[in-house]
Amino acid sequence: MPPQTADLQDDGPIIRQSLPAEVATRLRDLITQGQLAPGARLNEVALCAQLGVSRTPLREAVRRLAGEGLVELVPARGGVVRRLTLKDAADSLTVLKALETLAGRLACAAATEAGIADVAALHAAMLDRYAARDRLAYFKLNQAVHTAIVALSGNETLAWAHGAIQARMKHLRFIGNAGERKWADAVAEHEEMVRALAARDGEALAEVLALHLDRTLDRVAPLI
Amino acid sequence: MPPQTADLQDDGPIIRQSLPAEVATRLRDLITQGQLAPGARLNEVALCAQLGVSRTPLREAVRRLAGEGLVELVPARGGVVRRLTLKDAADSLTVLKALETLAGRLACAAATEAGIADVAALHAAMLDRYAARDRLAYFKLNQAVHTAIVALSGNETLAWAHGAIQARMKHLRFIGNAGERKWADAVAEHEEMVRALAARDGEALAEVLALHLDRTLDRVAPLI
DNA sequence: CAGCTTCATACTGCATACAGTATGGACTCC
DNA sequence: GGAGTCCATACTGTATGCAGTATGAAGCTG
Repeated sequence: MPPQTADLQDDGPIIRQSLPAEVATRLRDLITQGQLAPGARLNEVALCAQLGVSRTPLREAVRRLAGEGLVELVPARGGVVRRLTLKDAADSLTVLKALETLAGRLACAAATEAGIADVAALHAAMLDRYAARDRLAYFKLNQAVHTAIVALSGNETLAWAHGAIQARMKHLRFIGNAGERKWADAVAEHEEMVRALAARDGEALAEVLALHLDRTLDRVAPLI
Repeated sequence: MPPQTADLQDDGPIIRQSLPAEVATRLRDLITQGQLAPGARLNEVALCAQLGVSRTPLREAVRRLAGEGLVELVPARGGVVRRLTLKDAADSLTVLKALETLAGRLACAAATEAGIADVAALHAAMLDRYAARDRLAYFKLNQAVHTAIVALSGNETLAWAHGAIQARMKHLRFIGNAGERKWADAVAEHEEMVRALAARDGEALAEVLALHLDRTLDRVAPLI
């Protein structure tokens, strides 16, 4: 009989997080990986059958994505996967640049050594998956590095805004890993990022983050 | 979430926007104006009766506010109005500073003369309400000036992020207008902002915006 | 009297039925 | 033959019923 005070670790056994949140995560994955293409309508009953839930939690998940800007709600037509224009991508990357450079400066000042080590570990894992040309794993670790750096800033509002905008770009970045040369460039930029962070050189980190995001626009622009 | 422009005109012609959106707006007002105090639970049936809608659209509105960070969703307890800590306010203002300074620089470069004139008109109206010590109207026009400057940047993602974070601070700012001296300072800073914008001096605008937001933290900090 | 257990209540979360509306096709008229 | 109109269909938006759970009070025990 296990003691019923599971407060600390939450090894996530029995406690299921809210169903709509789970559905929203699965929908996000479907969008970033392209099973739900930009412009596609989200047919509620079809998705209900596919995901094995009822309409109410599914609708709530769709509204959540709408709040994040991933889907658009058309009256009497429901949700459609938002189609990013080139301007949308440029706008989002402009904002991401402002947010990440701020986060980089804050992180260099506020991060713990353990936190920096965690980022370095994520980066190392990413390099490993790059060497193996494991695109999906590389992609996820890449995103994780950016998210971790922002988290190190200790600013929750910053993390929130960054996460929401990053989610909008995920699909583009997911399909944008093609091109050996561009890929190598991106990896090199990440290398610089981690080095600057380890040295706690906020200005250098901000600079390379800005460069990285500017180049990201070049990398994804041909895809639109 | 569409950036909230429906404060001045928009007398709601024939086309009624979606019911949940309308309910969400009314809930936002209840929160910013304090009828729903921080920490208060959102009783669904009670609010349904008060607003004259059924549970489904009300629930959707509550989830929308949760997505914006105004309320927190506790499992099996529903929505509670989020209580801002001092750190939350400082974090949000830090991000707002990054966003608004960016917007200021972009606006000076991209705005049309008509757009700048619109901001000046809003500012003039605000001065008028300040002279009359009409706090509610002053407050709304103050927010409108900030929103309008951000809109002039032409960056929709920027406007989205700014609007969401600004909404979180609305209640604090609403109750934070007390103090004749602080109020006069804020008005003077706005004066500088509009002057810099009219001169299309992006650096000066960014600088005064940063100062304004730093001082906003000082102004609202005693309220937490 | 204090603390624990038990039970009634009320509220949230989910499922489903119903109504309103946009869409696509077929038929008719020019 | 082409265009306009009418209608059937399917899907969204809303309302409501039902089940699970947290909460608070009352009763019981040490």
